[in-house]
Amino acid sequence: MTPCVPEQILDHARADILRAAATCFMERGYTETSIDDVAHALGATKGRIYHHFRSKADLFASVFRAGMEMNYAAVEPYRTLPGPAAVRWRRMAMAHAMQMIVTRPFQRTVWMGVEMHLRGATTPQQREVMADLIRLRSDYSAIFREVIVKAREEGDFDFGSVSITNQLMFMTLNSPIFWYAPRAGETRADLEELAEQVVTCAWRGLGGKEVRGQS
Amino acid sequence: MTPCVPEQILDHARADILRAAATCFMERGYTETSIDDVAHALGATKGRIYHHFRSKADLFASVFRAGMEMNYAAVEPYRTLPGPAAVRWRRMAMAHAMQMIVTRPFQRTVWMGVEMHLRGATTPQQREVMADLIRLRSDYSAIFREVIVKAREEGDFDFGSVSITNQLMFMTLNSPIFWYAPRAGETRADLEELAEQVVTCAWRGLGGKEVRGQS
DNA sequence: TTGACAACATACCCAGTAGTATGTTCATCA
DNA sequence: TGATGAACATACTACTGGGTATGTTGTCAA
Repeated sequence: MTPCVPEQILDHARADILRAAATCFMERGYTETSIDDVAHALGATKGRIYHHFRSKADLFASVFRAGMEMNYAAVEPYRTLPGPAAVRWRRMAMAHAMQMIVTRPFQRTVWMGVEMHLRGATTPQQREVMADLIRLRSDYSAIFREVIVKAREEGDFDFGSVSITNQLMFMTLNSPIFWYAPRAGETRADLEELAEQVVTCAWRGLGGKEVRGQS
Repeated sequence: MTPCVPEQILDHARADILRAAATCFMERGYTETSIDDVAHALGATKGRIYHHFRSKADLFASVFRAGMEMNYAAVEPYRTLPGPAAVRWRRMAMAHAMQMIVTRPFQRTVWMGVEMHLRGATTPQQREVMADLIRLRSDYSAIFREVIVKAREEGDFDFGSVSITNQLMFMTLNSPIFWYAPRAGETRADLEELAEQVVTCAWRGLGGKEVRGQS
């Protein structure tokens, strides 16, 4: 029998590191973040991190993946909602925008990952891993793309190029990762109001009809 | 008499370096770009760069400043246009969006600079210089802010929070610096059509009325 | 109680890079 | 024509940071 493998504990140990790493990556960027920085944020040393992750690139990729998986999980409940695609889109967009605010360190890391991949700033074997992650993100993007196309067919949206529109839409929905700053004593409702503004702006960009007070 | 100072030539030498640096910064990011990289892109060595710029940070700041000055110059002709603010906004937004496409390396460097400043990833004395550049950008942002507020007063725009809306608007207008990729045989008209789509999306986000075929 | 192994900490190596100190070349001017 | 300085190139230093090799400690199973 293998000597007791407390999977929960191990996952917990990894999750702690991931959170610290995500924060460091957000605050300092990838290259500017040293493994020692992440370790320091944990009150630990390099050894702890290299025990759970093979390299800095691996750590980064794990943060990326975790961020994307959280997005999938947040949107999943609304994907199969019956009714107009435009309404479905609004729920999904709202969930997405909230994700950008609540899990900001992870989402900024995802963003950095995309930028780095576009720049090809990785070694060949890392590019394979990254390509996988980028696919994960593309698939996620495709989910929204399908919905806005459907909504256009149903006459609720009105826009030109699908690919450009999808880019612009995500740009708006993702934007909180850049300008949102947590305030003391902020409630969930405050955040939802913020997200609401963002979603409304994106909705308009898609050529959605003006409506008031829809959640 | 000072020994012949051919200002044109010197500016030209600096401009060459700035262009190369902007491209390198865009393709690899700030930290990933070594001075040797920039030199190599010029078919030269470090000496050439350190002769014209005191440090890597100084080079970066110069690229940033050049980018912002180009933006000011592009928008300037439309700032004092008579007539509705909404129309004025459209011209300015169009000029801005075109700038994002045409001077992309510089604009991405500007973006990186803002991110770095928000992260505080600079030394104290560099922060002073950077603070100046950030001010330059804030002032530029304020120009647009005034126009959209005016247009709202005139009843042509309709939006909630000014600061958030301005953020979202710039997010959309700036977005080509992330996803635009030059194509072979692309004409000026092609680029303007791209910019047009971006501006229209931003226009809608601002609550502008639907109109067809305005330049 | 003892081996074995997970989960770290410590100490060290080495590649890459910002910055500098020192040539070298060539045009200009007294 | 020689001196001077701009405009670079070359050679070198010092330091940062990723990665590794090795030590240490506590825990669990036999």
